[in-house]
Amino acid sequence: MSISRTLPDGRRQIFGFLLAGDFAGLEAGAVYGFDAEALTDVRACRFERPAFEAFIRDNVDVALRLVHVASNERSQAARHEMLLGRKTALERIATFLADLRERSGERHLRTHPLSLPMTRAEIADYTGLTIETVSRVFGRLRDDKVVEMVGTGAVRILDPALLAVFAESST
Amino acid sequence: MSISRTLPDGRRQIFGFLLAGDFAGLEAGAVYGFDAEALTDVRACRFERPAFEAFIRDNVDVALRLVHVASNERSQAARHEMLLGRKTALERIATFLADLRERSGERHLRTHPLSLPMTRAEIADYTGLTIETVSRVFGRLRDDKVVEMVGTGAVRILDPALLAVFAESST
DNA sequence: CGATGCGTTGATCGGTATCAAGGGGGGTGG
DNA sequence: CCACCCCCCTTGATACCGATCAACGCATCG
Repeated sequence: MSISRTLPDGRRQIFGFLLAGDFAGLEAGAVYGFDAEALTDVRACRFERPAFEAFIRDNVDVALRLVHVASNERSQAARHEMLLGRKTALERIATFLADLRERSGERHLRTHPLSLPMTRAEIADYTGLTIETVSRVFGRLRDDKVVEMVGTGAVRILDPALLAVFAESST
Repeated sequence: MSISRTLPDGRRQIFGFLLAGDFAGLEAGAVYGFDAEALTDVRACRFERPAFEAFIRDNVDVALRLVHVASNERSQAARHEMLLGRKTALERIATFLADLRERSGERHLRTHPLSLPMTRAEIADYTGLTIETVSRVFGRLRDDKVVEMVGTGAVRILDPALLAVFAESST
């Protein structure tokens, strides 16, 4: 699933991609809503707001856990803001791949090859680039033997250490 | 106060500016920390974590309130991600000014003129631009009679409607 | 087999960064 | 009280990264 918002003129920003087990919708109580779109077949578990709130009321631990989840989300958002505001195209794609690999690993999903269920357009809207630039950067990472493309829907990360270097300070 | 992080090579991203009454530090429980810097004289109220957590445990309403605060923060962060990922320099500055004006109004702070306690460098690091570009965009807004500079530390917003238009779709 | 959607690659453009010079205000020391 | 300095800001000239425009390949599907 991707979480996004779109400006009236069509410019879209994707805030993140959810993996299996992720929680979404905390923010739905706020003034502004988000769009969520499935990238793959999805099984979702929905909680009714009033019932959910009542449940929280009776289970303080859950409330604390929610605060903790929200904390992590804010920290994750900050990493994304750093990516969007201060990183080069190469660093953005490298960060995107490194993060996705790490998160997939935590969830015990396959990371070799690493599946990319999103399109180039979605990667572009997540990284604040265009599809052409995304494609060119993938090409460069391929030429540099950092990754190996497996079709367009997956990559084999050949040099995770170099990828991590690219993610924070490119040449 | 500004909330920020800096990359090893010195690139800085500011995530937001706190106004009087704002709450900070929820995110401090996460893996990554943030830097906070005072822009003006500040009076702060500090809560010890364990005591604060115990207090929350005994006051479920506070916990729910915290979840709500976290929600709003996420939504605010999303607006900022949209700004950084998809907006032009003019839109970024216009959005920055419009948002600051709105938030200042909510807190019953003076908005005419609107005080800008942060330096150009801090505005640049918030908007993902350089100080030169920030300065040029202010110049353009001034020439277009959208704002009137009051020294470098304040602006009079002459045309809020036009500013709002610039904030979401510039020419 | 043509149409359609997605991805890649090439050529060129343009917005913002970078490099450079100078102005102004406020604090400090003579 | 004044001269100097330092910091912040502005403005101009130029460079460059990523956007835009364009063409094409390839797979999928009707």
